[in-house]
Amino acid sequence: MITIKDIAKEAQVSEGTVDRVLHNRGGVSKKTEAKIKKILEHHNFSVNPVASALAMKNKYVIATLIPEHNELDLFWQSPYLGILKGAEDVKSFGVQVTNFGYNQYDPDSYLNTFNALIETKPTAVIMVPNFSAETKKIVNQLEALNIPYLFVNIDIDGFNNIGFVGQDSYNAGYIAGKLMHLSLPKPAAFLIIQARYNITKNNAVSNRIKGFNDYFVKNNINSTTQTLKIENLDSSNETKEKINSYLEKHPEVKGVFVPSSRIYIVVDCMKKEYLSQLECIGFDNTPQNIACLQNDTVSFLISQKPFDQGYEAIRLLTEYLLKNDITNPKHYVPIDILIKENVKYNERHEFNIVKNNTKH
Amino acid sequence: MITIKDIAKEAQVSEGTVDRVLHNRGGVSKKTEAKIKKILEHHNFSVNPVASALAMKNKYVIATLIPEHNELDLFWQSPYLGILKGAEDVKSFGVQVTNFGYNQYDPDSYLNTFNALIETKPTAVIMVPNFSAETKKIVNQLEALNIPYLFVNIDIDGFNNIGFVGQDSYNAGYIAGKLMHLSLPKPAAFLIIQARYNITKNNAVSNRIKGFNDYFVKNNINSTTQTLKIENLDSSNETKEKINSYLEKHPEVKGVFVPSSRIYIVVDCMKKEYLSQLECIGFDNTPQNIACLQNDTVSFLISQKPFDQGYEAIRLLTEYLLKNDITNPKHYVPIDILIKENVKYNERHEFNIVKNNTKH
DNA sequence: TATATTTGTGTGTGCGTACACGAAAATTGT
DNA sequence: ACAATTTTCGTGTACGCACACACAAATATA
Repeated sequence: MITIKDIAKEAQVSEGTVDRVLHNRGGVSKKTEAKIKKILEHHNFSVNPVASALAMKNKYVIATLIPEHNELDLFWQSPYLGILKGAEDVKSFGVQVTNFGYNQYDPDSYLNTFNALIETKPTAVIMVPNFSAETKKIVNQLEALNIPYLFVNIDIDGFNNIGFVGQDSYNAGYIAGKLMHLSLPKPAAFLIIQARYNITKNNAVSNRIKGFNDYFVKNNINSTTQTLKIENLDSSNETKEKINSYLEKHPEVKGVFVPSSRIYIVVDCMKKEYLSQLECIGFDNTPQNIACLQNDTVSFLISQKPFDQGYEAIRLLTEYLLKNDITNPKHYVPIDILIKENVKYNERHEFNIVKNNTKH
Repeated sequence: MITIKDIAKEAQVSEGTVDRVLHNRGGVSKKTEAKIKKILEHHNFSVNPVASALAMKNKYVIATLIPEHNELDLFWQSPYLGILKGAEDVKSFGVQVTNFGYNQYDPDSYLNTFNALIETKPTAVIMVPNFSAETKKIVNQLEALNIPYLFVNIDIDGFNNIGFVGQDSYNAGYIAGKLMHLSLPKPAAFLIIQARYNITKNNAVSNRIKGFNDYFVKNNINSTTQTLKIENLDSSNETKEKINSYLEKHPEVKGVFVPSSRIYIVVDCMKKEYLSQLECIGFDNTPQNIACLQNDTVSFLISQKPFDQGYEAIRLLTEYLLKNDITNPKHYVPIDILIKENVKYNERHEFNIVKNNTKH
């Protein structure tokens, strides 16, 4: 492996001078710069990232701003774990990660948490831009401070974010439509059950719904979709009542699509008699949802690889910090189709981290 | 971040002594060893892999022994690219990778290539164990030389391999059966078209077939499967004749399952009239197969994530070399269900590497 | 000639590794 | 019992490679 020392020798300059050229730090005459660059090119030189990382020790701090998770909403645990794993991996490259969690239903929490975050003066930020107005405020501050930021999970336009890591929600919904049709080829009505009303305009949930509907429209399929909006999608009697009475009134409904990670709640609310007759499709590989796959109450889950989203966000941003350049700013995670039989092979990483953390 | 120096100071010994304890290099009294270990434990210390790699510089050589790829058999290109990408990633950790390709249909080529490989005195070997008898010979040599080896893609028992990276073929076949049944719920006959006769007993292909058949048996489904074996599964007139005449004789066949990456050839061989009426399911996301998904001649592909297999093999073996320990010896890759709509989000990594390689 | 500017050099630092060597303890011989 | 020798145990330090700062030399400007 060729080193800076080699290059310096060949160019008959000192190592320091080569380093200056490599990092455009100035103070080098055009002539020597050209000479050195030519030699670098010729040897196809690239710095040894390991030595580089060692020398730069502890230069960067990435702060993350993502929704917090709890027992009811386990989804956000996965990105968090992915972030932890990523943090572990980049730690020795001089990148530190600190995490800030906000209440995903509360814009104030979002802003307040950000204020705490910005106090710590991070080098870069990874965030889930949940509310557009507040996001605008946040982004303004970041840009004033010249702090690069990366969006995760929710893709909204009109910002100068470094990149995006997440799923193409529209296509994911489209695929859900296809799977629904595949399971129920005969004309039928499908019910979309939607939790809380959209918070961001360009929300993942609404894009999934659009994709789902579009599948039937674009393929001229004689099935229809209807939507049921429920304010608090929990296992309360109120929700049960709403869902079951709706199903009773609409016997034409043969399939249920829940464009969020809450399908397990819907399934839990439905009366047995409906459950056994309906095809259910939902999103996200949370433990509760996986249990529904296992006991055959849900036929398909679409995974948006939440763990990978967290992990890749760290990886991508670290790449940006180290190389000052990003190869592929939009990182779309795969749209995984999960069924009972393949779910156990999916995202195994999640389980390793726990072990690694407690281990010496 | 806590360093060896810190530990040494706390234990009132020198750094060298701590290092000896860390690597069990002996020459340390039980008492001091215990003291140091306790402190290590207490601080949850782990060596900085970056500094470690820098200090060890160029200690390891991984040799890979995998089937070579060509235009007709593009499948093996992906693991190869995954290996290249992995090699790039671990290069700066002092791990070098050299690749050896053999003709997957020729046991002699397998052995001869191995002989060339072993001449280079590698530290460890990644191999695709294609022929059992020859594999036994190879493994004997490796074990005599105390060279650790990792199996990729084909999992055979009875060897002391460090681990395995690949897919659970049986379950993948089982899932293929489920998808077939989902597409054609009514009782029907399904044709399995098999290329060259099994080379290894515990072949991936035969496990997939077993899984496919078992799906129908275990779920008491009134469909049947039949098998057509073709010696050379290429686009020759001979193959076309065989396939089409078989389909003519067996109009009850409604679906075709090809448990290898050659479904595109089968599709190419079939007459239009059959093609439009048949449900086709195959394996592997090769460019040709993906084209078949796109033009709707194939409804499902199951990907065994070949790129990831190569990449993970390098990662896993590097972990073993650096830590002398492996967290999870059996690394099963996900069983990805590919359809027209989600194929483009799958395994994007493959495209990046090309750019990275030519880049300075 | 004095002063500012450009261009280049030398070196300590980050952290772990492993070797050469020194000190202390244990064993042997007489 | 005491010196001589071996064994055990531990220290000190020169690498590996890139980075960046303090400083020096060379050149340009006043």
